[in-house]
Amino acid sequence: MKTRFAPSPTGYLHIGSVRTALFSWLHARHHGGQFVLRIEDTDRERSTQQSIDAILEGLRWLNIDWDEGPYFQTDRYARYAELAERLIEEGKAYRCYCTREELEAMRAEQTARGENPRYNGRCRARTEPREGVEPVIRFRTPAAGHVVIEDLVRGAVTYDNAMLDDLVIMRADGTPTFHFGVVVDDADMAITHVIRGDDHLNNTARHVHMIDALGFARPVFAHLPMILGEDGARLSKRHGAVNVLDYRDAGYLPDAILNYLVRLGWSHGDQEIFSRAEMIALFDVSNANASASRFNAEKLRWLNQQYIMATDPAALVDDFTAQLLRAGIEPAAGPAPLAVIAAYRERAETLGDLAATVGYLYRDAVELDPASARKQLRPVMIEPINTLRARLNALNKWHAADIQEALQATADAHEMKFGKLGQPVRVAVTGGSVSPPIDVTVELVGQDRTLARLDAALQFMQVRAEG
RNA sequence: GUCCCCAUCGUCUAGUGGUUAGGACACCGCCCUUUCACGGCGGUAACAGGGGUUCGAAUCCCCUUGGGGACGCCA
Repeated sequence: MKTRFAPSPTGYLHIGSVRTALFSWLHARHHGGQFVLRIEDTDRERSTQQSIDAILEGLRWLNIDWDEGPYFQTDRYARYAELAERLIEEGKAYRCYCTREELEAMRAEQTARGENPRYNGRCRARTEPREGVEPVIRFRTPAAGHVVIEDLVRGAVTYDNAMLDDLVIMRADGTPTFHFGVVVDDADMAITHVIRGDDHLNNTARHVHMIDALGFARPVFAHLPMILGEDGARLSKRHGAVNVLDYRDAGYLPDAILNYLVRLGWSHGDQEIFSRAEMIALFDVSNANASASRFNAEKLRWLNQQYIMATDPAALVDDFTAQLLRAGIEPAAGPAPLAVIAAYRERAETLGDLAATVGYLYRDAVELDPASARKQLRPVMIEPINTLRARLNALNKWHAADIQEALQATADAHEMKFGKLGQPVRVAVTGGSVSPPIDVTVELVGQDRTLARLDAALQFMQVRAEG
């Protein structure tokens, strides 16, 4: 048992590709097989080192590990050329001297006549080279009959050979096309299960013919449905982030991403949360759904929150600290990130969101939300806040329990309900009306800043009282 | 256009001939509560349409419709 992930390095690592990689990887891991990473870089125009790096970085971040590779198709040109020559010798392939312009004109005419655009086989019987044209090599597809693909997800899919034309397997510059590279590599690398997106389902008919012609064993195929955007169109940039590293940068956890993706086209009863070990234990690609699913960012965010809550805060410190830095916050200028995570984790969907909301813990200045300030910082609070300020100022230990005591004593002294005091204090020290329990919040803000902010609030109320 | 694939709440899905069609996200209500969240309880919400097969169809078959994919010297 051996599966593979074979991305072409022509951009970032797409979230949809990650789902394909995940299913392929899980299938191998579940069956105790091998997982191969192969970079399909035969398109020299579009392949970039930067993209290769992004793919490796993404897979490593997600902890999707491979047993072999990465292999590069550009390292294997000699092998493709050798097999292409063999096919020519056996009459299973031929050199085609049609120019790009001619092919373009041919397709235009076919389309104009209402026919399907397809290669017309003009060079099939050609024996002589053509002056000034570097030939490509085309595979001679059987003209009659049909081919049946046994797919683990789709079942048996039948294609009429007459619908297939002779595809190019080697370009004029001697490099292989994708179709030939995949077939040769999957065979040479002993891939037993080809798990890929169903945009390749149609191609598989031609691949199977080549596999047969080369005398290779057919692998088991499993074509996975596409992931669509929220509007049902193919998932792309306009639907939001599709680069998996963008999710890392936004503060998503890799296991949450994997958990979300595994549930797109696969399920195990009513279970929503799957650890890696559970995924591996339960996953089999033959249980994958055949229908496409839409990417729902809301549910991903919910899952990510579940993971943040379930993860030991200590394990999130590094990532969260990086998020603080990214948000322009100096981690040393406030409470320990560990304490912040512990206090805020059940109210953060991503670590990025969390970092963006805790600026008041790390900066001296706090910006009062006008609506909250208008509602909570009214002149009647001047006396209670004054009392509280004095009590907090007197504390020589700065722990939530002591702060709580000071708050309660203040509320009692002014015969107020606790909440009537807590909310104005929250606005004074955070600037807004939302935060963890007030005693914890005040502890995290720190004594100096709390006192300064209470002073600022007092001044704010004083001005209101006078004006 | 041709070929291929797909079709259960808005979304992800369970369901494989007999269920009050279940769960999750989102949404609404209530509870918990020092705010927000978390959590708990409850609610709205689906078998695309039409024909068959069958005692009985979400489940099997056909057609229609809708969606997606492929039709390159891209992958």
